[in-house]
Amino acid sequence: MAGLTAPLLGLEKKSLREQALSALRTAITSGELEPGRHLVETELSEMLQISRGTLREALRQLEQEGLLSAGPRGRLSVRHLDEKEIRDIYAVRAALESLAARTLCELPDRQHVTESLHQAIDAMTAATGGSLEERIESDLEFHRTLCRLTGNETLLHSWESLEGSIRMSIMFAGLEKGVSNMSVDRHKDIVAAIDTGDATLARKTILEHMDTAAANLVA
Amino acid sequence: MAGLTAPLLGLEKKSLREQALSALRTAITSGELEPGRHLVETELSEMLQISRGTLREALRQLEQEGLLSAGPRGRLSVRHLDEKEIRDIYAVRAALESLAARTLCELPDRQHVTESLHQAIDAMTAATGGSLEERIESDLEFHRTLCRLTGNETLLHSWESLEGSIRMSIMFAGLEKGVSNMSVDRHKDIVAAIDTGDATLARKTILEHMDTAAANLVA
DNA sequence: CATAAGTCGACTGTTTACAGTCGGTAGTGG
DNA sequence: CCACTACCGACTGTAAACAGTCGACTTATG
Repeated sequence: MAGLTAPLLGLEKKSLREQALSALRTAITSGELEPGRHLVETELSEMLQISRGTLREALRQLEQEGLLSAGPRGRLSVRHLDEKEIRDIYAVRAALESLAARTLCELPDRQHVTESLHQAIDAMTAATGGSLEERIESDLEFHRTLCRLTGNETLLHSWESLEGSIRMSIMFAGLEKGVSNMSVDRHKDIVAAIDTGDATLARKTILEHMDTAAANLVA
Repeated sequence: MAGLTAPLLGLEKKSLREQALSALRTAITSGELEPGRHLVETELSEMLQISRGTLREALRQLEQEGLLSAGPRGRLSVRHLDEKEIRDIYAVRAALESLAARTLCELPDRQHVTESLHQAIDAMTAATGGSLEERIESDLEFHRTLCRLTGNETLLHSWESLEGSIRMSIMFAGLEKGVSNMSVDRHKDIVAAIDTGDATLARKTILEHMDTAAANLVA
């Protein structure tokens, strides 16, 4: 019965749990599941066509990612962000990405780094004319790449754990405000700063970027 | 009638999942479950006297905390840390805690901060003569307090997500090396730096602390 | 009419049972 | 002695059922 939900794609290696995870993440960060909404396990499991056990594993992960908050009696609801929390999230994000920028400057092989980042910039440029979602996606991909290129798995993992909260922040503030942070030129500045190899400059550039980004969101 | 079975102190009644989580965390960070060890669900569920479903929820969380690594076919094993990973973990930790230090300096009510930190210092001092585990515990509690006092829930959450990896790093390097980082004086320096309100100084002090800590671990 | 006790319903926490898949191993043939 | 095949066992992924608890609603009672 559940075999016909989404099978005919050549790559069916994702577990149902991961599928549910993606589906829920999308539903939450797109606003389909509005903030504050109480989640009922039986309801969701039926909606997603998976068992409660499998669903609960996904919910634990979302809870830890900060997309869900637990109320009394273990009841989960979609997390609600206020302006302070958005600032807090961006403060942590800034700390992580400034570490990334510094690390990249001290890397021996900066050639590959530069190439990958320019590639990410190109993707952002290509998405300029696209939908808001596409632009957000390419922006996040740029910053994720920033963390990935450091080769610090822990850093990447921490950033990805924060990614859901970042998406919620953008969604919460309104996508229009969100995309205002996604100027391609701004990101070129970041790459340029890293290219110089000046860790202090790179860190400063990232921090300013994050600062204005957060300011735009809560404005 | 059954409502008054466990009216203990502030201790909330913990779900089986949380109990299992604590038990597994302890088992891993204590080395009882040696790194690289394959975890068998049926084995663990019987050992912990809980069902596999409940166990799996706990395992997902531990996986996301970085204590477990997933192999092919979803097989979990206790994560193995090499020196680079320890350095990486401490780099992220340093980024988070330096943010904490800076934030604390900019806080309006630093009176309460100072009191709480001195209290944590006292706890460390009291633990000086205790076991290695106790000293590690009080050290981590100090740093956790550092993050908690910022009022930035996201920062605290990120730090706590890293805590398991930190514990593994210490365990991995050997507890003796680990406790060498736990000089009470060093921590007093941190508090003193925060007391001055000089964000730059506080950040610098923390970064140095983390730097030497990481260096000691991989030495 | 207001309040307190009792009942109903819904939800989560937990357990048990089933299906699919992969790796290893024994057994057979060259 | 080696290779190949077919079976066996272990483990994960998944589903369905059971139990306990809390809140809301109803009813009885002063």
